[in-house]
Amino acid sequence: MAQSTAQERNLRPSADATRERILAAALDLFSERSFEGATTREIAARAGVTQPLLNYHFKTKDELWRAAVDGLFDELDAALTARQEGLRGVDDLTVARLLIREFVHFSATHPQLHRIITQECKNDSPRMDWLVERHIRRNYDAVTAIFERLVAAGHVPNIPAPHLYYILTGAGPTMFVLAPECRRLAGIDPEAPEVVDAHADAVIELIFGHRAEERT
Amino acid sequence: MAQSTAQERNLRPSADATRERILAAALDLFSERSFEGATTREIAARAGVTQPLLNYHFKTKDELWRAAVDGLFDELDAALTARQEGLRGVDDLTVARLLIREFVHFSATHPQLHRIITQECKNDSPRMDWLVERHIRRNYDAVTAIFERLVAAGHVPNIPAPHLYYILTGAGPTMFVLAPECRRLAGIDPEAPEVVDAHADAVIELIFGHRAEERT
DNA sequence: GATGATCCTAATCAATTGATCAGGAAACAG
DNA sequence: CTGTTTCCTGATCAATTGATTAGGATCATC
Repeated sequence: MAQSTAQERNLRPSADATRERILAAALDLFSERSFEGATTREIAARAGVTQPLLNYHFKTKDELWRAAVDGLFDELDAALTARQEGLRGVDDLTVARLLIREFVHFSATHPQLHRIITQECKNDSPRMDWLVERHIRRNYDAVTAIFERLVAAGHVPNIPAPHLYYILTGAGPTMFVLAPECRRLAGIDPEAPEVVDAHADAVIELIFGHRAEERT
Repeated sequence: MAQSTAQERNLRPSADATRERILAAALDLFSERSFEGATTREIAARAGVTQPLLNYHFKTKDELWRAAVDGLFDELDAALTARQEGLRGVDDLTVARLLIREFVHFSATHPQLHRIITQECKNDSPRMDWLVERHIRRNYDAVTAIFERLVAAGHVPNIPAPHLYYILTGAGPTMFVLAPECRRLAGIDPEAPEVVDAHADAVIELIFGHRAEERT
């Protein structure tokens, strides 16, 4: 006979659902307020639970931070991997343009990603060590390898890959990371799909220029 | 008869010298650790004084933050104003290239600037309100006006000025803001003058491309 | 010489923080 | 029906934080 889960039967609250609500609240507050600026009381309130429950699900505040960041990078990896898989057989230049578009879109829908990165990687600390070795290095290696091939093929100006990496890492996400400032200064909503598309267009235009179009 | 100051006569410590040491320590720690992450005890220790002295010179932690940030923007304004004054009569394109170079260099020698901006402008708060209205808006207006003229003259691709502003604000400083990460990932020192020059070259190359050179 | 001002530290405080503990409610297993 | 497990909250704790207070040392002024 088919058996439904406790959650499906609308019985005792599922730990999984509560954990996910806590992780989502944690990610938002850690990225907006910093690790120290986000208190466990505020995270609990945002998740709709009491403060000691955080310690029930995650041993320490630091462990909660790591779990929240793991989930975020898992999502990024899944998005880029899926995109890249779907582009097998496509030429390097087109792939790169589309991956950058995907990256800008992911940055727009997940501004927490670069908020966390810029927050944790500005000074040496255990959290930066963990973040770089567990998540960032893999992306850095992949992105610089792609840029090296593009430079060699003449698709991108002769700029060292590390510089291209940091130019992209800055140019792509900053408008979305600073969305509150952008709304206030420019009076535009960085979350609007047409704004995100325009930004992806602009970043791609500046990195690749009209080179592919010149070839046509 | 010429009278020397107490400080010149090496007598009682000058309040000004102590204030400057406190401001420098505050700027470094606020930008590296966030407002909440930087404790008044750590700032005092870095400045070589005791914690209550911060309250003697600055009424509150928030007032100390504002004074530290004021000093930083004063320095930026002075640098850009002096540079711009020296370029009167030079054509728009050359001025823009040189101002961007100056901006990248300032970002390299003052990574605190964009650490503070990215930290405070990711969510609405009184500190962001103050920062935007007192300092950032003036720069935003000036930079977007320059970009609008450059686009109209065909020197820069037809990209809306707000997008160009955030692309520049991201591409220029990020390598220096994330200097500890960059050392660890890329094995290069973002503070090295040749690295700073290469980065300025790269940013200028991507924004302006070979357009000016094509005209020659 | 007395008094006031300046620059500073040690001690202290109230409030807040992250974590722990006791225990309740409800579902599950036998 | 009883005991166990799970998920959770209220109360509490030690440590930390930003700010306040008392007072010392030294210089300036009268």
